[in-house]
Amino acid sequence: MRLIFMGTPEFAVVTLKALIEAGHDIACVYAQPPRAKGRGLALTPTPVHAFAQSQNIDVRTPLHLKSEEEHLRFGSLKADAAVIVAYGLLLPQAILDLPLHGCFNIHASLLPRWRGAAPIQRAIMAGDPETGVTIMRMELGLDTGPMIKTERVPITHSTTGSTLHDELAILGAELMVDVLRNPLVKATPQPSAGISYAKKIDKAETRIDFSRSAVDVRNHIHGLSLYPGAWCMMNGARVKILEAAVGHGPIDFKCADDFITFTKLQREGKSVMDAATFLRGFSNPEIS
RNA sequence: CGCGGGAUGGAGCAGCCCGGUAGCUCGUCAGGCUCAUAACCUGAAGGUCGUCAGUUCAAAUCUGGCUCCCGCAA
Repeated sequence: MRLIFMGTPEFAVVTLKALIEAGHDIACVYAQPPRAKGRGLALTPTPVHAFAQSQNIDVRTPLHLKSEEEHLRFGSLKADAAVIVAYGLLLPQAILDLPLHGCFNIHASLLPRWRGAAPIQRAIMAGDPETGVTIMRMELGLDTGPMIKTERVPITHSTTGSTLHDELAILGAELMVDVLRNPLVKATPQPSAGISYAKKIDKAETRIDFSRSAVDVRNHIHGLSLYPGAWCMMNGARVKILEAAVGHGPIDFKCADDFITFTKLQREGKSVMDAATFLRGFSNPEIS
């Protein structure tokens, strides 16, 4: 099929790759415009943008899609369908109506739970026993469209934001490729019960709160790992905690009920280390 | 030119301010001890201190350039 792909981060690149490998014709890729970011505030193209360029696919990076001019440009692509994955821009109805078979979206949760920006992290942070990925037809509302296909995955005590992100990215890509084999497929409206929203991760909530239970603290740490990372202070230095387990260990600290043990950590300016390595150059840490 | 930290045997660090013998914890190798261990003891190997230049009798240490890594902020 002739597709328009819209996405921005690494998560979306996985699907774009899969669509290309499945033999689809990518008429055009939309991604968020490059932003000044990182050290030195260099203007950096987004992952989808960079990848599409490397594949010699046309890339468009409009600031928004509200203008009639953008609608015309979008419509002139005469796409069979559009695939939207973590694009980050609202699509007006005028855009949604243009592709022949409509607009398909991947969302990294079991809808209607965790609609919104950070479904992967929120599912772990909330201690959900499982989450998943949903393919849906897009509607105007925020992740409200009727569902076509769902796949569940368990969340274990070792699941982190990164591992789950990678797992769901692959799974979502597979499901999308599968769904597009029959673009006329029926979709089921989302249930009205069980709706929740995964609001964006705020840096202010990344500091570890040891007054919570050890399990909560671990979920908080794992949900935010690798990025942006939960942190605490140790001997006056800010240290990111990227993996942890409930119980005693070489570097542990008392939470409300039990101890939490840090197993993977990163000091400011340093790289990620396991606990034993970390202790070699940082003894007797006083945690707060 | 957004702010800041860093590069020292295989790993993690100290030494740098106040130039002058390359240090610590661990790993590796060899040997010993032990019923046994992420145990202990003895010994050994392994470094052009990121790189280029400057200052100096002498630079890991002081000065300037460059490369790479990371934290913050956005």
